[in-house]
Amino acid sequence: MVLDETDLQILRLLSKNARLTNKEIGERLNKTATPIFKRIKRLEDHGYIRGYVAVLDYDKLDRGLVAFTHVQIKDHSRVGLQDFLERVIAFDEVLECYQTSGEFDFILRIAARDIKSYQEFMINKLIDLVPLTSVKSTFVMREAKKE
Amino acid sequence: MVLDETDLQILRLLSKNARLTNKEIGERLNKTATPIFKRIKRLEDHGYIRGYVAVLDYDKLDRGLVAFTHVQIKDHSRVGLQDFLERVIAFDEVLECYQTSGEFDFILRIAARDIKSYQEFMINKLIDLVPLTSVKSTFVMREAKKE
DNA sequence: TCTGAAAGAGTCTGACA
DNA sequence: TGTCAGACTCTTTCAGA
Repeated sequence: MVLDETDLQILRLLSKNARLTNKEIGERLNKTATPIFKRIKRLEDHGYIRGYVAVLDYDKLDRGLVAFTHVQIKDHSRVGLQDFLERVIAFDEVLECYQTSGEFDFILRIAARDIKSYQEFMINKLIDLVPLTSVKSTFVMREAKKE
Repeated sequence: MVLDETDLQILRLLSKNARLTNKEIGERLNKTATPIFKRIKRLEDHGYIRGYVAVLDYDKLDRGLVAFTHVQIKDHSRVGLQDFLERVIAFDEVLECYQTSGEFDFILRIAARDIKSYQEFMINKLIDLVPLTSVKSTFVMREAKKE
C-alpha cells in the first residue's frame, strides 16, 4: 500500500490529536469528511494506525514518579528474552516496554507513586523475575513532547 | 479532586483504548452512558486526561528505526537546559523528549527511516544544537507494551 | 449520582461525477 | 478520488428519582 501526502497529513494530525472529527480534518486538507473517513479506515485496516489511547497525567494520579529503567538480563537465549518480556509487561507499573540492542536488553517506562514505591517495585517484582546482569534507573523530571 | 474506583477504571480503559464509547464503558462498569460521559468530562477538565492520540506503526511508515537517544549537555544552567529542550522538540524525528535526572539530562525517542537517516539527524541536527558532553543511542527492536 | 428521553453532532454507506 | 444526501450511532443535555 502506498501513502500519498494526504494520508501522511492525516497521520500527523491524528498522532497529535485523535479527537479531531473527519470534518475538521477535511477542512484543513480541503476535502469533505467522506474521503477522510475512507482513508482513515484504510490506514487502520492496513495497520498504519495501531490504535487510539488517552494520554494521562501521571503526576495527578499519584504516580508522579516516572522512570526509564534500563535492564540487562543474564540469559540472552530467545526463550530467556521472551520470558522476561511476557512477565514484565504484566505489571501495572510498566507503562511501556522496549526490547533494544546495544548495552541494554530492555528499556521500561515505569510509573510509581514515589521513590519508595519504585524501590518496592524493583526489589519485589523486577529483580525476582529472572536473573539480571544490570539495572539502571533514570528519573523523568519533565515530559516535554509526546506524540 | 478525589477519584473513586469508577474514575480509575475509566482511565485504565481509555489509556488502552480511547475509542470505547461511553455506552461500552458503562456496560463494563454497570452504568449507563450519561454518568460515564460526565466523569470523563470531569477528568478532562481537571487535567487527568491530557489528550487523545493515535498510535502509529513507525515500521510501516518507513521510519522503522526507533531509538532512545540519551543526551548529556555541557551547559547545565536553567537557560541552557531550556534552550536545548525547545529546539530539540521542534524536530520531526523527535517523537518524545524527557528531561531526566542522573547520568543523562535528556532521553529522546527518535524515529528515522534507517540507520543512515538516524546518523544524519545526529550529525546535522542534534550535535549542532548546543554543546554536548555525551550522546548514547539504543535502538528499539520491539515495542512490547504501550499505554 | 444515577436513569431515561430527546436533541445535536459525528460516523458511515451508497449513488453519482 | 471525490461530493452529497441520508441512515445510523454516539455524544450531550435535561428532567426526574
